[in-house]
Amino acid sequence: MRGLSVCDVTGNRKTASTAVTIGDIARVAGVSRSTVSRAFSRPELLNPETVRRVKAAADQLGYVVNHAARALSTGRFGNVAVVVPDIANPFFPPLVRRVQTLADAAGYAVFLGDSDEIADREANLTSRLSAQVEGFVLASPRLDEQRIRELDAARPVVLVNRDIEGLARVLIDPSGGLDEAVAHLHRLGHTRVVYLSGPRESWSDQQRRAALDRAAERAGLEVIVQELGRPSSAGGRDAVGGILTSGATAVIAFDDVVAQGVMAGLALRGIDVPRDMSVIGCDDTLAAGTHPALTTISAASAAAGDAAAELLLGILAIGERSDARVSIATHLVVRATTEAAHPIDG
Amino acid sequence: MRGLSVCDVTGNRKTASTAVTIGDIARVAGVSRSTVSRAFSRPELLNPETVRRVKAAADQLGYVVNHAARALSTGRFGNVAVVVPDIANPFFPPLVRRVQTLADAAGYAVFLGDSDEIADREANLTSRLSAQVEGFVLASPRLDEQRIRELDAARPVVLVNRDIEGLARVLIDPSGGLDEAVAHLHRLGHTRVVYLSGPRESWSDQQRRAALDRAAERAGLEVIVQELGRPSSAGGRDAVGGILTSGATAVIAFDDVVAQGVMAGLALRGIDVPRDMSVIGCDDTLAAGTHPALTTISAASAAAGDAAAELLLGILAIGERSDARVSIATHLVVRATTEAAHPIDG
DNA sequence: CAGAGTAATGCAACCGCTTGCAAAGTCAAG
DNA sequence: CTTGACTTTGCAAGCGGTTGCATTACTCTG
Repeated sequence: MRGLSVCDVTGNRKTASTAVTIGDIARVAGVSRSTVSRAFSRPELLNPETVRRVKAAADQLGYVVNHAARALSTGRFGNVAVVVPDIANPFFPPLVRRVQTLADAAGYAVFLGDSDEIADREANLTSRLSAQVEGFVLASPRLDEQRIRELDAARPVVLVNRDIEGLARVLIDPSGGLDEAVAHLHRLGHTRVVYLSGPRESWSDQQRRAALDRAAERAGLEVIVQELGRPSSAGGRDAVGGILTSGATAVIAFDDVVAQGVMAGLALRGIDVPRDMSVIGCDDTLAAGTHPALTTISAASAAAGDAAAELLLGILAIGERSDARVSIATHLVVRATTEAAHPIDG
Repeated sequence: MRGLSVCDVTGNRKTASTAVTIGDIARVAGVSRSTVSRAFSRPELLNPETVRRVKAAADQLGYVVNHAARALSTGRFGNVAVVVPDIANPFFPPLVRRVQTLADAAGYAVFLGDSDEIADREANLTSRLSAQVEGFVLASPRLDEQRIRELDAARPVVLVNRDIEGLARVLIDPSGGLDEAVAHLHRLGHTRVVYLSGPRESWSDQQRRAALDRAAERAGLEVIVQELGRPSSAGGRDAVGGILTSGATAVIAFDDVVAQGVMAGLALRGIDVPRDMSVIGCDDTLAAGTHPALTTISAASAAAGDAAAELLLGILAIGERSDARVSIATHLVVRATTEAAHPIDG
């Protein structure tokens, strides 16, 4: 009687000190282990009455399948992984949440990996996980293209904010929002803006830089790029010195968190936003919560999560890779941190 | 030669279309599978030279252990799970991040479960996961005590913000912060405050309510509790009507997100914060990012994550349950949403 | 009523890895 | 030389499932 620790047949308080296996169910239902297995995976092969009896025994004992064991023989793990560079960055939680919800509905459990913005940690996570998941959602991956392709060769990968030919990906296209942002600043009389960049490995950052350059050139705006590495509030705060010496009258930050840091740094120096400096963020993750309310470029991360999850689940359902390229448009959301240009030294 | 898809012995480009197994390594290294296994798990039993040869073969082939298979024979999965009611609630990401980081450092991968504030979904997640993890961190669980105890019987559980005798738990104690908040409001002349409560199943909410009642009684403040269910910005916004009819001059919200919603709702009605209404949040998750900057009660969620991870990893390392009860103190952080009382109708 | 077809179930091998036990080899002591 | 102890390695069973194939018992034809 090992393994089953149900108190008695009438009660249903199961302590499950040792997990219930199909063997236990087989014994109780008076059938073979194969039959129990089939009752769950291919019930149409069995006598309906047998299926009923097996299932009854199963939930009497409180059985729940051991996915790890199942995976060993089927290769199907019932798990997916979502890997992000920093779960504490507000862009990612809504995305992760949608992936988790949709995956759960499709019967998958989800691993979360946080690479801390470090490519090698991302590599470790993915290789460690690839033996227990059926697929990956890599959000803003920091890995180089070759390693991502290698990973995809082993398990299907869906990228978010990274554009690699042949792989499934969902891309938030910043150009719409940046065009609007540049036009907005131009209209307000700004002529020189600094762009506070994100991590070098970030596809999003490259896109934003390029889109901004194009838009700025069209509008005759001068863009000064200031490198920032890890996108954080502190990073934004520390970048303020450079911004001020640049002589720019507006700053576009890699994301809202950085923008908020910039505003904090400006406030510390007694510089008024938006009177003395206009600030625009990206991602719209802080909603109207900043002070003053941040003008920003929307980026529906929840929608990106939905798209990524659907892509991955589709691939797993069909059993073959996809090279779909889903693009999500962005827009400028004007709030209170932008105003007519007013050079500090003027 | 199935399974190994290395291009040649000199190059190291591994395509791993099928995973490399210990059998492959055994063949290459000219030893048995047992020896390969031991080279990784108990190298001290082997001739150092053999270990070297095996490891060389292993990384030539790009081997990575299959944790699922290992788990099947050892019962050790190398996975833990962290379950939260809503990863998009800013209280949780820092916590999850710390758990993930510490777990990773200890060699564990982490599953993320999001129960969407629903007890039954939490139950599904935990039972689904219990066959592939060695332990759980349940953050602000919505499950009833019995189900949590049952889960703990199967796999060690560490609770965050839930106090169950005999289980390991880390508790953020709101009383310090609330005492200070009440004293602060009292000093400012407020006599009637509404408390916007969180989910009924939330231990944190019960604690906050009780601590607030105690503090208010001592100070002679009247507290009106307004029920709110799911803690969200929208919920806070919609609660504004009730708050206004209560005649209170200050509101303490279940968390910062709710507080932000309240402020948005008040702004919509043209009610000035803090002149006409003081607002205090909880958790300090929005930092100084709100407008005006929110007076709130700190709750270091990252610290809670550290403590929870250490507790769980300790339990797994030692192999026996703990009933440690870690308490984390809170403080009031005064910013700009509280001011002297000024009744609206006065 | 023999023979074929079908439905329901069991047997046994296998997935990748671990581990108790036994075998083989080495070496020093008796 | 034996013998015993120890080191190093292999054999084979088992973890909890799945699945191809064989088996059994019916049912249906002709």
